[in-house]
Amino acid sequence: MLAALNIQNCDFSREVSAETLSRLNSLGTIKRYSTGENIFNQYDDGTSFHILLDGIVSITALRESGQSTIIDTVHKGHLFGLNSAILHRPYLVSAVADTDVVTLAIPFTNAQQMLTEHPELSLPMLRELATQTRILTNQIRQLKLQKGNERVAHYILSLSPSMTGSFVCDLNEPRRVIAQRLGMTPESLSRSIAALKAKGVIFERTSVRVKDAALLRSYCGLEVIQ
Amino acid sequence: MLAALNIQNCDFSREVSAETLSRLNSLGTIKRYSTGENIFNQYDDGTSFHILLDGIVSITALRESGQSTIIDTVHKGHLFGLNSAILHRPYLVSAVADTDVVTLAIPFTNAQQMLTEHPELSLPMLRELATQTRILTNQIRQLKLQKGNERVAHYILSLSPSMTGSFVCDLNEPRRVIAQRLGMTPESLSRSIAALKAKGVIFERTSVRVKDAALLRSYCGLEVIQ
DNA sequence: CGGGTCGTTGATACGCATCAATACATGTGG
DNA sequence: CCACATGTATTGATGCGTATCAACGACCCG
Repeated sequence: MLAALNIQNCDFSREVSAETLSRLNSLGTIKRYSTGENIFNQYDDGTSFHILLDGIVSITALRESGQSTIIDTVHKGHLFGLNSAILHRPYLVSAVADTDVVTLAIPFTNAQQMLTEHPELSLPMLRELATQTRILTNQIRQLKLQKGNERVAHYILSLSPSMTGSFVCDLNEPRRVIAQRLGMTPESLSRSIAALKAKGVIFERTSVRVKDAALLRSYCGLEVIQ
Repeated sequence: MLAALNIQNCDFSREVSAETLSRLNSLGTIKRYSTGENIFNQYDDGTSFHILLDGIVSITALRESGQSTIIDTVHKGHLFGLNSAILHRPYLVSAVADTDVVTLAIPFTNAQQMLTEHPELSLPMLRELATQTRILTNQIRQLKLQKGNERVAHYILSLSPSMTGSFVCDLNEPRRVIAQRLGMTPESLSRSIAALKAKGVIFERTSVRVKDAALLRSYCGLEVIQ
């Protein structure tokens, strides 16, 4: 039980010394959320960021009409809510617990003074933000330069370990979630799936089978980069 | 002339000591580009980031077919290419000089050792990245949750100093550029402009006149936040 | 003044959302 | 274990939103 709460289990903190970690731990508060619960809401004042100790969190944006979209999914060991906390601005997005979740919530004012005391902390934080920036940039590229079918192809390729030949990989998210991530309706995703059969992409219940990754890469019109 | 090259003119470095600044200066190289020139290209290896000392830079993404889109515009005093440099990954985007441009290009490996020597530097860098993250997140929200007309309305509101009543503000970018930023064609932008007349938005040559900002805010369906 | 770019407007076609109906899977209680 | 209810994925019919192609007007610059 305590093991789950130990922030040394995190990607983020792997490069940080044990001493700094325990200090960081003392600056924050352990929080628990159950599936479906909101961790913070769009437009709330952003004072704290979170280190995700356990579970999965969806970062979503909502329209006033109620329509929602998934911006990102955060996995164990990563940070979220960081940009708002650093700039002391309202959150642009909501964070929702996809599973039961444990986080360490740290007010950025506390972390700030730590940065001068423990400079080793700054690099991991920069890396986290840099990674987020890349994920978001990639998504904008896709939304602006690709059609729905191409985004689906791109998404499948991004799941694949290899970039050539054939491969099979698991779809760990339900179709509804994939559609929201890709900025389309579930119905459109279904049709894209049907259309991609012609390109040698076979969807099964919880996995995809791709005959020729190179063919798919050339189809989707945009390099697949991490 | 030398004044233009002095990085103390930068937003970024306003909060950094003179000593650190000159050190930073010595770690990098002053580079000059003329209008239209590429500063770096999508998929190039990202080793350096740039501090923009003078001019304006467009961050763009290209499809293999040649179609391009504008992801962001960088102004004097801000950083770009940071995420790739931090992670030693290929650039996801191209940087193009919109005007004649002067930058200080700094290999991140150099900056990295500086971060431990001069911890005061980490906070401004985190702020830069946090700001970028917000800009990108905002853009994704808009692309996924708003129609073209609404994005145009949102864009105009983001230019305005006040959030209520009427206002006039300058359009410093040509329409073609605005369209690319908003993820639409110039033709569609034209039609949106025409449609927004009904909402009390009057476009002139290089400015917009809005009768009722509150009305426009409720129209665009998404809060306008920095 | 004439050639070029830029912005607008119109006609058309395509992509995608929407609404509706059906099939399928999962889970629940009789 | 089956019957039924619930949620999830597919398929079809239709309409809206936006790209595309083409023509035209307005401005800028040589």
